[in-house]
Amino acid sequence: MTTPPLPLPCTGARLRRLTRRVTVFYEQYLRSVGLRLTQYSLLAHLDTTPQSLLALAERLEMDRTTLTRGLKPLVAAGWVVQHPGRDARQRLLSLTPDGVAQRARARAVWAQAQLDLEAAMDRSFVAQLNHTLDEALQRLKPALPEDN
Amino acid sequence: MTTPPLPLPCTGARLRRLTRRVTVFYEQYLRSVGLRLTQYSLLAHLDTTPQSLLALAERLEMDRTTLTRGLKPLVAAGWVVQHPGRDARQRLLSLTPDGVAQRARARAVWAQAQLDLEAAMDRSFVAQLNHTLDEALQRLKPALPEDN
DNA sequence: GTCTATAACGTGTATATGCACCTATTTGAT
DNA sequence: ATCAAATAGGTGCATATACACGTTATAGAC
Repeated sequence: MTTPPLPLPCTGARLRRLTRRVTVFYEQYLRSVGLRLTQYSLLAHLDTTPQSLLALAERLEMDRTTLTRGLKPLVAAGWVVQHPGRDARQRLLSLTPDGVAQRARARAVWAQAQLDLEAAMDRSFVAQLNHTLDEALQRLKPALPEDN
Repeated sequence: MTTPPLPLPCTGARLRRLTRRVTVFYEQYLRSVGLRLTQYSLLAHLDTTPQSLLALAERLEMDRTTLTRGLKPLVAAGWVVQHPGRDARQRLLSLTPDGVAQRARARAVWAQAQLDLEAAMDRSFVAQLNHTLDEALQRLKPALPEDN
């Protein structure tokens, strides 16, 4: 009774579909530390060294405003703090000691998820997938709107 | 003391990152017909022949509840209608005449976006990317929770 | 030193996503 | 025919995502 998924000519739909499923896969693991995949990604890119919102957004290639909201649960959990910088417009972000501990816990769980993903999909295939995704992003960049 | 936050070899983060950017690319075009990429995908998978929510969810490999909400704007716009089926539990979905017309308009715009994407990233590379994404999904499926 | 253009953020709005939980209907065993 | 199990679907909740618009503060021109 299950209709096989249609072969999509749309690269965007393909990406969204795979991303949905892969996210579900990782989050099966990350649930044990109370994190979503994006939240883990934020923690992994934060440190005790303060860093501005915009700088973080650029490193993650995420929209600034997505970050503003995505950080809220992490701040509420006491893992991240925001302080004003010399430039009073900036909100410098850094990990608290609890945040460092949570990042360490999360890293271990993430590592197991990544290992299991590579076991399920074949290690060399995942390496090739990673490379293809990076290459795609590089090729796409010139066609994207300037992120001002 | 603190580990420098280097980009991690996380396949999930890579996928989410590329998906974000590719979605932005497509939606630059789809804005002209008032559609998001996911909404276009829904329209493209609907027809005048009625189809149950669950059947559509399986074809798109989307969560059932995501679809419930994603269809609302399309229904509100008068492009999609829901009728009860012989099985009174089902909500059969089909396109209205306006929906068929909108789908046609959207297809033309999408096709231009896809062409431009292939021009920007190289046609053969996009073909390889599409294949890799499909292959990844196939390999991942056995490791995913049963979608009951 | 003032004034304005720019830069760094936040908020409002609309959709996207999936899990937990709930309701209504149908099926299947007795 | 009856009732429990299974099925189709919805709702509450918590993020994820990005664009338009507004606010505050710094920087550059004069």
